[in-house]
Amino acid sequence: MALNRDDVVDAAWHILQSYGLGDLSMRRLAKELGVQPGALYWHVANKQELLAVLAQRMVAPLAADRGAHDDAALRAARSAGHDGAGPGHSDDGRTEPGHLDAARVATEFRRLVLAVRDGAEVIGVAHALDPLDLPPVPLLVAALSATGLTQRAAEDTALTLVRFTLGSVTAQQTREAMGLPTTDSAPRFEAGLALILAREAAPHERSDP
Amino acid sequence: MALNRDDVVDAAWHILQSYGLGDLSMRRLAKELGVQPGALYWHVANKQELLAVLAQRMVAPLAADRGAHDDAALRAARSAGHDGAGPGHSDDGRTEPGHLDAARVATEFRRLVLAVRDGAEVIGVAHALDPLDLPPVPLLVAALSATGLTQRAAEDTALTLVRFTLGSVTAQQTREAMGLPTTDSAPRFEAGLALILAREAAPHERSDP
DNA sequence: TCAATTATTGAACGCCGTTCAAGAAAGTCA
DNA sequence: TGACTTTCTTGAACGGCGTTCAATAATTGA
Repeated sequence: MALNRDDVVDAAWHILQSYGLGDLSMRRLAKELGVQPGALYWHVANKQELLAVLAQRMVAPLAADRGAHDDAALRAARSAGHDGAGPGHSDDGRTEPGHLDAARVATEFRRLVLAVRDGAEVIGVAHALDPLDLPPVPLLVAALSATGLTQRAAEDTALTLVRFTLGSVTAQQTREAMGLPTTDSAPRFEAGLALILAREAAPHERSDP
Repeated sequence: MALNRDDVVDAAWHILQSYGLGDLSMRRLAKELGVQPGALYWHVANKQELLAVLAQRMVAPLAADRGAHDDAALRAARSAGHDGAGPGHSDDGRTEPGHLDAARVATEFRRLVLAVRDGAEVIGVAHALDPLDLPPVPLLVAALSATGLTQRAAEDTALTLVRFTLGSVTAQQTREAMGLPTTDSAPRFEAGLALILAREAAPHERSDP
């Protein structure tokens, strides 16, 4: 009943999630769909384009979308109850409800990328192509600008956050791909966040290492 | 006259430098050496090991080596005259001669990785395998400890620096590999450095042992 | 000189992304 | 219904890849 571009992307997404980038080959994807490899090229220009679509899908929950669906990940990034041990961003009254907190956005970004095998590698390419437009950068810039930073400073901080996060997740996923144990990753990530966002944090010094 | 492990590594290094990771295949390497592909496996266990050696070679100038050769890159990382517009680390008298400045080490690290095509990708794997021991981490930890940070805080800061740097260089080299122009990369890197090292620059905020 | 060690070959295995002529299905309109 | 067009799929090939391994060559040491 005729393959569809979405079928291809969905199957690719499934392979990526379940088996990682190493197993996501056009041939394997074709097999999964019960089709010859060549058929895929009717729906998708090449593998790179396919990966770009997957990257988008991965961070879609953090897109600063004009159409306001109220999806779970964005909600998690907003200033509702903060369940995880946050990087020094306890509610001190300065954060109004609905406000997007940079630390929370970065944490949510990390969570999304970490949830997909080799996610950092996939996102990395997309980020390189368009550093300032790929989610979560616009969201971060907005959040940081709202704290009084200039546009340039907000961009610098947002890019620093994203690149640090990608660097961290890449390291962790590389280890995971080799079957090595992961130690300490969340606290080290939060420590990095705290360093980068020290300026945004409350003037009274927080209680971190 | 019988190939040698160093010949293999040298040739691989040359291909990496000149043509990038995409062109560094065992077959191509064999051709360069006038030998059949299988021959390489006498000198090197597999491609991964070869890349690990290349990674080491890349950052060797920043190894915190016991044997004190006085190589150029390490000298550049020491507190001699600072030609580039440094990220908020002007000499304020607090840095004694011979002292290793974290910002300078990070800048030198970036320079070394950036100088090799796809260097970030190669180093990334090595860093993932052994986050705290790969140069320049020990050097950074030493430099940061010397400013009064606890071991843990020094490690956190060093890892943040390294991961941010790898994230930045990865983004830039990914663009370069696609033939896209690179804009702004040095200033954005220095801005990130400044954010991460803000604490070192402002000693009054430092309240730990 | 002859055996042991060291190094290389040649061929194969099973993958990979991508292209393209030829053909099959599905849709359109008379 | 049939004819015609557009949409999609096949099958086969091209040129690559990392890696293995028996057989063989070159070198070394006694």
